[in-house]
Amino acid sequence: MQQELYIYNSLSRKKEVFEPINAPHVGLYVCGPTVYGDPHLGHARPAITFDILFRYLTHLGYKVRYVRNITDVGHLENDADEGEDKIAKKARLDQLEPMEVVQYYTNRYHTYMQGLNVLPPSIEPKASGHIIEQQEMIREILKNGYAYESNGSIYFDVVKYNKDHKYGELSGRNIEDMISNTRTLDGQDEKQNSVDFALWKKAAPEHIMRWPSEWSEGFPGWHLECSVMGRKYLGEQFDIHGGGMDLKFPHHECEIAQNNACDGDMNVKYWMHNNMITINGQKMGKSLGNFITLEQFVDGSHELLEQPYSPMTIRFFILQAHYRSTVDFSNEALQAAEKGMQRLFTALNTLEKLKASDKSSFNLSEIKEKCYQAINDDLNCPILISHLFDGVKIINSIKDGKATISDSDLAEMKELYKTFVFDILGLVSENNEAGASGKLTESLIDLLLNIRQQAKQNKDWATSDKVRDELKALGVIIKDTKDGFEWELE
RNA sequence: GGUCUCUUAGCCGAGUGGUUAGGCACCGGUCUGCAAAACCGUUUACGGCGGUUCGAAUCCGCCAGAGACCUCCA
Repeated sequence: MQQELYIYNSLSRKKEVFEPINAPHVGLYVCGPTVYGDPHLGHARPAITFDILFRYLTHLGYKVRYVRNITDVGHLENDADEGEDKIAKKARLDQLEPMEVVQYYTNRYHTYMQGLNVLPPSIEPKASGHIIEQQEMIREILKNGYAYESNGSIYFDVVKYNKDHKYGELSGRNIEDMISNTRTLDGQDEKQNSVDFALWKKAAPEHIMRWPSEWSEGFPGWHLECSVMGRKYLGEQFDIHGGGMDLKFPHHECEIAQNNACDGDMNVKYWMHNNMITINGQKMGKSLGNFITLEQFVDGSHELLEQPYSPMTIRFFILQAHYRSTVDFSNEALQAAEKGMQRLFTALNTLEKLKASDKSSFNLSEIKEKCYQAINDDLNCPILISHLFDGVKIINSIKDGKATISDSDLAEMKELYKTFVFDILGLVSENNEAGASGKLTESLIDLLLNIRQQAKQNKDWATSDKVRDELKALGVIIKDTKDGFEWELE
């Protein structure tokens, strides 16, 4: 099926038809985590958003090279008294090697992304592994006259750049406003203009992470790594660059400027930005006390959480909001998502057991068409999910004998749900994992429930209720049905 | 202060110039020895005030409120 995918391009502020530069190949770059802290809820949003994009493009038959970087150097910390590399600062506090910190949190990130069923990217480059390339790009920018040296550091000359190119196009800013509005920050006196930003920063004596260069012992500036790694792995022109909305300015704006200031013709065709998450209507922030790590979410240990929430609940919940809207986390909303997802999975089990009739009493191709329309409309997963729920209603009606499905439609419907629920939305049923506690356990539970069934037939309610209550206490949920029982583990 | 976005029923969250989003909760029902689960049905909307229009929750203006970025952050 030929699909026309529309995506919202932050650059044009419009939905545009997605047309790859070199079909069937698609280059996708997404800003990954800074690995100086435990993965939190905020990391889940972009990871899941672009996971959907990656999965859908792959489903459409594109050969996608998905690059998602690991930022392990180069992010200056300006709220502190001195401009110190974040990683280095944390390392000193913990008395660890910087690379030890980086490795630890990278591993943690991977673990939790796997839990969320986020596919690994094709390439996951690290900033620290591309110092040479970053220095090379600085030389190019210097050679082209868009940067200057000051006290061993190299700054990007935004004012000069703005005369030849437009600076601020992505984030809708103009340079005059910015010059009059910028506050006094660290290193300002080294800069010619307040809007200039660092390409290379000379390391202070206490700064542990440092690399030699012809300018000074130091480290690369904030924005350089993405310019460099995007170019290295996806070429001078590539299709999609994604990231959180908070990165639009200055990070992505600076990235564009760096790219344009280089030799060659650098260009990203589509810029995509996911919106942020809030918790009980508030921005998530360390200072606000509502900063929830993924570990806390899964074990329910944060004081704002009434219960643990499984990674799939988080994923499903995030997918029930459109990626360009903010999404608000609250216990009530999460519990609603948890139940809704359960209903979807129950229906998928039902679908597997349905019996076909001569013909269908509903139009399957219409549902299929609607599902594709939804995902094609800038990855509108909430609408997609609503159509899947419409199908749930039909599946249940068929089970109840109030609707019918033909043999071929049944096969197609199974395929449709497999494609959308598992392949594209990337949801996985968690009950199957729980049920994998062993064949023996399964047999034993079945045995007990068969005994209960007999007790019920003998109207021995005392025995049947005892079995039910005690199994329930052990975490086995019993569902009595018309012709017997079903059960699942909590 | 600057730039921008948002405001939808009890909660979350889509969308559209005139026709049911969806999920959860509530309520009613089916099923059941009772219950749970499951399923079916159903109620409550579009921040306020103006304007454009045959018609606006959807377009425009003003007001109020919330948020984002401008400063490390996804």
